[in-house]
Amino acid sequence: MTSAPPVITRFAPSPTGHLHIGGARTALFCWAYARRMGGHFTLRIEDTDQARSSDESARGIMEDLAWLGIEWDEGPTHVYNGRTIGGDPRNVGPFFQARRVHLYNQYLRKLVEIGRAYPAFESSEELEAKRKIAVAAKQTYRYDRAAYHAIPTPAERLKRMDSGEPHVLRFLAPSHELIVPDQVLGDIKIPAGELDDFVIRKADGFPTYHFAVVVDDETMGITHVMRAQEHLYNTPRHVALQQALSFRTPAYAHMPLIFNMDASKMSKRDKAKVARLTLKNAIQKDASLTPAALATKLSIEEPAVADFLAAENDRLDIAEAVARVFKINLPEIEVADFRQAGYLPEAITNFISLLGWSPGVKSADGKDLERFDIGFLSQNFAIERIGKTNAKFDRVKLASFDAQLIAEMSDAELVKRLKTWCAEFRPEVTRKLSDDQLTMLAAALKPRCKVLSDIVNVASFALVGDNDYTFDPAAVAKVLKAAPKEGQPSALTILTDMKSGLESLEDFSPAAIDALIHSYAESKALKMGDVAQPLRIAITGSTVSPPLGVTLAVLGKPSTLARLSRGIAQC
RNA sequence: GGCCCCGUCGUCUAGCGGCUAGGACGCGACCCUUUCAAGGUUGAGGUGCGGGUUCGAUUCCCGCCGGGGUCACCA
Repeated sequence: MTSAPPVITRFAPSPTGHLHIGGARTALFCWAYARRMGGHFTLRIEDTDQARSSDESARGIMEDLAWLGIEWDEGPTHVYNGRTIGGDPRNVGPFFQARRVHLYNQYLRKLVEIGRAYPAFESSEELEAKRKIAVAAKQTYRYDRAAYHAIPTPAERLKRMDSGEPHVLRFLAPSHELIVPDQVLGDIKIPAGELDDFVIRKADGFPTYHFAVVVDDETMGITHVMRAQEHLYNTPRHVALQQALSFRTPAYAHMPLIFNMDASKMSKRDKAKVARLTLKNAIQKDASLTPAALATKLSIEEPAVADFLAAENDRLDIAEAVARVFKINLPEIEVADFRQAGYLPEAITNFISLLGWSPGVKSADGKDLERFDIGFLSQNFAIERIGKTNAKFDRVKLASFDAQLIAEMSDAELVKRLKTWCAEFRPEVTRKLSDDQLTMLAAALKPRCKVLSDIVNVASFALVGDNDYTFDPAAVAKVLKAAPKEGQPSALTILTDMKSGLESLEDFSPAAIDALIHSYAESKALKMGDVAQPLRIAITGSTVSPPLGVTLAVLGKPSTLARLSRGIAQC
């Protein structure tokens, strides 16, 4: 019986920080392809860098994946919303590479035995010096294979390895041309001699990425490797290792890269750049902002602040402090950033699906389909439709996807999302606004919010005390204090009339309030704006707010009347 | 610099020898409107350049130009 072997894909992040948005796309495509083909999606944690890896990062990455809805069939277990994701149904774990070192060592030893790997004893400083000389001479540095020739036989190499002397293991690179079969780019030929004898086991005894990946992809039965194009040049190394170890070569698909709109790499350091620029602009405007003064303002040690300004460091905590103090938004780079900024996971997965991939089908209205959910992706994802050209990450378009999702959402669902988001990032909002208030706001919020965090702006009038909101002086001068038009009542009259009208209004609902304002405007032969704007400014201090009925109803009668008094005093 | 990859509106993209080169975001105009939004209608905007192949090139080939990736005891 010949059934096609099951497709097994994997996402293999290194746990050295949060999940990058580009990594999220890689994971999404690997997941979608496995789903589409009825296969397995594996999560493997590549923690062979002892110095930089952390369990906390691994947990964070799993949390971000789960939040996006990208669930792995096998891999480390993670509890999300009370459900456990992961496990080891095929018995191919463990999924942390640090726990697989014994396995790598078996294969490493085999490679030495067959003469394809050898110990090398140069220090990294020695090699670095040689590399510098080569670079200065505009030459490509390649390891000279000295250690290979120094110890001529496998038996002697094994003996030296076991002697306890510090060393690395290098792979004896093949001298023939290598072909990387890639399902996106086609066959890529690497000329003979391009590969040098790269390190496959570090002095600390851990395998390098190249070696661990090859062994794991083989032993975990990975059939399709999808990753970003930055890995393209790694692939010939992996193919060479597979050949030396008599392993299969899985199918490869290298995806185009994602950049910022200005074509720079999307990097965590972008946050520091933005913060630094903000700081510099502030200093230009206000000479009293010395590093010392800034240090106090930011609660950061002065030397670090000075270094930060001089681009000597890119400390994230400083960037975040700047964002807080100067009330700016840092660019979102990692999934956690987008989550904090109030994006919906559905908008993110939809948007990143379109970076380097497109479904290539029309929707019912005859237009190119581009709004779809993760379920659609899992039924339609095809490697053949992965593009070749790099993409720029347009946050404006992402925001529009998010806004549309919010607009289409039911009030109840929006309130639920809002509460979840606020609980995590703006707990004071849920403390100040009741469920009833939030529900009322939800409908008014929908066309006004691009992301959940916009609630803070749209609902800001309700988040301050009745005596704490400030009046926009321009609005007060233009509307409240202005002389009334010929034959029209003054703002003072309108507000006083409205106050008594609202005071006796039994049903303080948005509809009833709107009806009252309408009938008042009609009775005085005023345009709606003539009544609405004075009222809006009196109640919120600003010319901008949700529709008045909602605005007043959310505040409630007592607050509305109290605010009206404050407004009247401004006339 | 060596090796490798890529090149359709500002951006994401559709296109797989013949199309008025389509859609989305953004932008402009108009309509609607109690503010801000949202919504509706509508407009501008693209095949990097030069050679071939072909009756015919966005599409195939070559060169140029431009962009990117990679050259670690990081992944």
